[in-house]
Amino acid sequence: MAKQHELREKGLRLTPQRELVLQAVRELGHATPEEVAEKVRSTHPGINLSTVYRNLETLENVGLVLHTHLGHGGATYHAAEELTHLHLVCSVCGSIGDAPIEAAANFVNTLSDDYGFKTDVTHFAIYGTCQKCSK
Amino acid sequence: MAKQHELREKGLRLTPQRELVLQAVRELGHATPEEVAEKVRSTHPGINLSTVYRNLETLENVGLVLHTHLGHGGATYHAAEELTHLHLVCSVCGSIGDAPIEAAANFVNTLSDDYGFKTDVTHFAIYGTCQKCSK
DNA sequence: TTAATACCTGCGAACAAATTGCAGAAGCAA
DNA sequence: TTGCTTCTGCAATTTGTTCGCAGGTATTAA
Repeated sequence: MAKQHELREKGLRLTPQRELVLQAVRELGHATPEEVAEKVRSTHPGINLSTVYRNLETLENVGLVLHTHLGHGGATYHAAEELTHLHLVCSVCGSIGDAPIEAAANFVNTLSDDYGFKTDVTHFAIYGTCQKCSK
Repeated sequence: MAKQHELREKGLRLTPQRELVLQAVRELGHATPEEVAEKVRSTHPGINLSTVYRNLETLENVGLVLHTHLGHGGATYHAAEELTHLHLVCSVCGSIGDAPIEAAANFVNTLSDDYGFKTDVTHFAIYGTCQKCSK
């Protein structure tokens, strides 16, 4: 068979809710469970918040999405294939900016060489003040 | 007068609870509100959790303590004068290691020069795998 | 196509963490 | 000491997340 659905390939059932959650995460870039639910509801009003939480967890288990901690307590979910940037969280306006992973390459190497610490670059948020707010 | 209490200098009232919370944060190095409460209760059983939260907030407002996000949802508080290191949070064992701020100097400069982002080095946790766990 | 069987979903309850309102207690200036 | 204001303790509330269960549905094999 030429095209197995990516969810089926992971041994998951192909439910509308699950597809919608995955699609929402991909479209939103980064989003809290709440935001994902809201997005999904814009086309499928009936979906339950528990279902969103359970699917995010399930999708994370099979590696299709990941979560990071951007502060404020809640986890933020990302599509796995899109985690190619750092998150620059502005402490003033709360905006989330991006920077390529390469910007941290030196830093990661330093930590590895000097402290034996293997940084997971995809799982960390950087706090500070964005360009706009530092004026 | 030679010695104004540091809390009074900030315009705060000098209550036993407030002093205990500040002292606990200093002794613990980094601690969640829950841990601070527990520490304070070891000598002052009656103290209320709300009081701990409110005092942490108050102390943060006047700059005596700071909080960082080390993941897991909860904030972690530090005495302001001790924030001279980065936090290396191990995703395997959960341990919190230290590294001097200088290790990030290049990284911070890169973000500032290339993206106009002023990183608050004291407010960010770095995820990865510590030396012990990466063996 | 149908039937069997996991797996999923929706719902409500349960839970934990953090916050708030209020009344009384305590710190502080005069 | 008096009086004002802030702080504390308590209880209730809010918010974010998880869980149990009963019914529904995707999937496989007949």
